[in-house]
Amino acid sequence: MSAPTTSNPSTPKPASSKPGEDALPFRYDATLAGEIETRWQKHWEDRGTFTTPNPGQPGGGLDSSKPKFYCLDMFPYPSGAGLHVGHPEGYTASDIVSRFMRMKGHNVLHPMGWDAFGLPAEQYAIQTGVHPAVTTRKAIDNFRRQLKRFGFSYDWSREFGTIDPEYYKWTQWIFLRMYDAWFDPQSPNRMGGVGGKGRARPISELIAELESGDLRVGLDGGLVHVGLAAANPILGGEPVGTHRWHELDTRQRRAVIDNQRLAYLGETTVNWCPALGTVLANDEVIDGKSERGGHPVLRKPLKQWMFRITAYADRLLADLALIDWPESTKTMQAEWIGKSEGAEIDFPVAGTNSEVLRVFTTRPDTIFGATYMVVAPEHPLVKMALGRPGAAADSAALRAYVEAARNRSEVDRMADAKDKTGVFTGLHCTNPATGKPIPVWTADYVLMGYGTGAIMAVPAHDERDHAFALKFGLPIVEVVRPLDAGDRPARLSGGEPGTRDSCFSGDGVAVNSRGAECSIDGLPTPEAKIAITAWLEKSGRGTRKVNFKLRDWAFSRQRYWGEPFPIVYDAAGNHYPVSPGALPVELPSLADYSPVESDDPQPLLAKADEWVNTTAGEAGVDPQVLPPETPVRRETNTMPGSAGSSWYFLRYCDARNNDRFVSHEADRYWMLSRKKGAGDRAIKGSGEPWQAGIHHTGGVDLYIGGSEHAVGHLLYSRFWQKALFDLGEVATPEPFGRLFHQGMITSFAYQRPDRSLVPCDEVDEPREGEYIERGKGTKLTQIVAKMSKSLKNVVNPDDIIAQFGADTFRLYEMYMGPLAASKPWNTKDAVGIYRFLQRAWRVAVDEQTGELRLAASPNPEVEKQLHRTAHKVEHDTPKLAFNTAIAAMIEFVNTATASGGEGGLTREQLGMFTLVLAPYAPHIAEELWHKLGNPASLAHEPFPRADPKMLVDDTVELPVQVAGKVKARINVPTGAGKDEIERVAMADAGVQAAIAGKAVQKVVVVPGKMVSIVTK
RNA sequence: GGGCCCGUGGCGGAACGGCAGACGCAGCGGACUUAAAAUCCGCGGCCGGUUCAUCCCGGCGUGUGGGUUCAACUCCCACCGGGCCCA
Repeated sequence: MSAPTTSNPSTPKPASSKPGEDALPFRYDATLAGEIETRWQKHWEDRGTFTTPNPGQPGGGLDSSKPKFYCLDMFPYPSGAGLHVGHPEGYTASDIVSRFMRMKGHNVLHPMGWDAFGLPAEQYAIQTGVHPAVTTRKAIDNFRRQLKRFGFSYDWSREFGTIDPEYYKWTQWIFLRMYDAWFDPQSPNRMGGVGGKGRARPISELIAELESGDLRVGLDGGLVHVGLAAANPILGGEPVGTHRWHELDTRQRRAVIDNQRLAYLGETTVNWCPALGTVLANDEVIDGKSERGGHPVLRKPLKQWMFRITAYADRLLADLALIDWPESTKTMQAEWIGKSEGAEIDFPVAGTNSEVLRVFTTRPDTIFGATYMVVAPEHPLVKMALGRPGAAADSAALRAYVEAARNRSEVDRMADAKDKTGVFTGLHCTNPATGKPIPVWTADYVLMGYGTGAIMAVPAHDERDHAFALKFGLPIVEVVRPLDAGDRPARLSGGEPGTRDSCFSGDGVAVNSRGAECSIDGLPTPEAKIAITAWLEKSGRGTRKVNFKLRDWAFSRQRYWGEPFPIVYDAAGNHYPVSPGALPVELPSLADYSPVESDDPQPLLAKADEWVNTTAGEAGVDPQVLPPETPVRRETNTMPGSAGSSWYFLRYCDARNNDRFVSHEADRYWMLSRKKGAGDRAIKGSGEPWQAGIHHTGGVDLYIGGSEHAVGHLLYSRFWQKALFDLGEVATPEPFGRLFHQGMITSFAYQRPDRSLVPCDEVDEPREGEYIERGKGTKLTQIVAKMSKSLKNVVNPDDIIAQFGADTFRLYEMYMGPLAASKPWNTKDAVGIYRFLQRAWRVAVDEQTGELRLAASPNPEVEKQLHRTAHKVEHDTPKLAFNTAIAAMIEFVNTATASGGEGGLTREQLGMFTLVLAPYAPHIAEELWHKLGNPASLAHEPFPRADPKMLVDDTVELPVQVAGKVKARINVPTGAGKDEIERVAMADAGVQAAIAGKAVQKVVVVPGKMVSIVTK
């Protein structure tokens, strides 16, 4: 264990380590740090220091008297480029907390694995023919190697990747569970209170209810609850126009059931790029062309697997109140769910028997101002209009408009909202409130996917309707008057004299709202809404309706590198599940991965002919469901990346289980915890079921990851968790109890005066703080930007570790600032931490001999600060306030260094400090702990308790303010009362001088803080 | 356009009603050294006064302008600038 005399050329050394330093063979430099670190990493791995047993595991090992702590990092996608410095930020934070909680006596679950299906490996396969699994395994190996070099205390025995068949077997199993479930909006769930109604139930129970007659089938194929229909006075106690289950044939029954599944086959519109042979995401399409290559993109309808996440909209919204997440993220989810309350209203279509145009509006109170209707170009009414053009309609223009709108994405259509386009359909509706006919237009700013795909336009009180009415000369009628407007009618534009440019969309008082059947004139907006909705419901023209912006989750991808669906189709196109016992359905190999050019969307897997065309028996379909010899076609879509990442946190609890996706016992132990004050802290793997009020809603105790997953991953995981909870598969209704987003690690970049950016390696710094472009002499401004290849400001963690060691890296990244803040990486700042660790080492170890150097007796000043440091670190660590905890440790080492002599610390003091430092810089801490003569790792040593007596001084210095300015400082005994403090303050010479000649009006004494003297 | 978050030395940041700038980087001075590196000690918001220098004294300072308070970086209102999300 001596420093090499020549430096390894492949290992950059810090400027401090130059040849000739072998005079100090035990100096803490990058080489020694690296040696210590890799040695301890091997020690932990060999001894299984961080392998955490499960309750009831053969061989035991889990001390079930301890409370549990589940500390999770967001699932990384192992890219070929390896880690960048952003990854270890969150991982270091979670590692510090994990190590800390272990020392605080918890059983800690701290796992790591790989979100490994995805496009990059597939793209690489298309170019090179290398199987994506090969590329992905290589990337995983590299990621694992890099992560291990940081000394993170993961339980690697629980590692898995989403691409492992043993894992995706269960991803497919969960899909089947959802396929075999429906959402019963009437059934109470286990939450109680708000969101206490509605839950997933097995399809078998749906069939039972249909057979019993409790549920019937409505005209639209939906379910009608007999009990509820009876309560509806309009229907008069007998559900009208419904079918009983036994009246339906097999085909109809299948349609009813398939229409209720949580995982169902639905038709959605996709961006199909024929030239690339692939479906593109919305952000990959720019102006109707593919982002890559600029090929034309068509909007095509496609049958895809969908998840009925919308059924859970209310619960996903309500339960946000029960979890400890950043408010900003909760807000984003709430907005994404987008609950709005209003009414659905039927407008009779003129010239038809009973056709109605159904609209959703949040402002039913403005119905008297609805002067025209707008439907989405895809709306069925448009098709009808094209079938029988009215006198006023130009059907050629209508046809052209619909055709043009079809190939525009929703994003485009919403973005162009300012420049309104539209065409009159030739149809009219009757406004049910006024009884007057109003024209029906079509415009692409109305989306088929939202509400009913149709709106009643109220141009006086909606900005977009107003703009549309102005452009096309449609009438504008004021029906809501602002409260401060008095009796004056608003001056409205659209042909009226006294044009004004804006409309009023706020709450006010209803005006001009008097009809034959109903009048709401004079009612304030909230009451007007209630009154008009009551009238609509009573007259059968509409219903109160809650609408959500949230869409069902499209789950099919036309790619190769994803989980295959456990689904086959018969010749008639009916779908059947592969039986759970036949899972996993493994991905077949392809001869080549290049997509087929085609005008019709065609998943890549369709190329695997032999795999696709098989028999029910071969595919593993239950013979009771389909005879084994039946020819079937496998589903050729694959699951999206979000499939594997929506439940991985459950698998970690029991990663090697071959019988279940997670055992009930392991799930209950790691995911279920009692609230404070609800009895026993420890859950001993008992059969205790989750109960609102007693248990925490969420399972993972601390989840750290970036805010970019605020809606996607975090919402999908919550949905799966809730569905599995309803079905009795998991113990908790929420997956993540406490969530924390680390900030982004940015980097400095350099900008020309015209704001264009210059790569970092083309910048010179002739003087401190002055930057010029090399060769050109252009003056540059230093800015902070995301790390990116093009700016050449990417920092590779491997390089930093080679230069300083992993402990320095960990500490520096935590010391940069608050974990939640984004902050710029600055390698030259890292030497501060490097020097701190060197001082800490030097205060304890003789750099010449490697022996401990210890003080014989404690220095009182050092002893006091040691306890204060332990106290500070103990309190800052759970708050993730690592930067201040580290600052306290630096201060302590500085004090110990300054106390000088032969070793600044006694054996006991060094032991205590070593344990305080351990969660942050575990390698150097283990080495010191070992040198102190401890045979075992410190990973499970108790975290030091600060002596409370050491945290208070005998006397405190208090500032004394006169007229708001500090004029003196006084020393008083720590426990001194207000009177005593005031006496001492007033007796102080400096205070007397400051108040001389002034009248003292008031003296404010805050014991322990300060004294404030108010003068006149 | 709406919502949320953030503006503190040359830089990263600390304090979050109670002595603004902890700690670190960069900088300056000193010790050690033939010298340098490393290390150790000290200085360190800005302006001014005083002094060989230290000490000391005065004024101004947390994006801008108001307000609440004995006391505001911290709480409230408006504005300016930056970021994120939704339109």
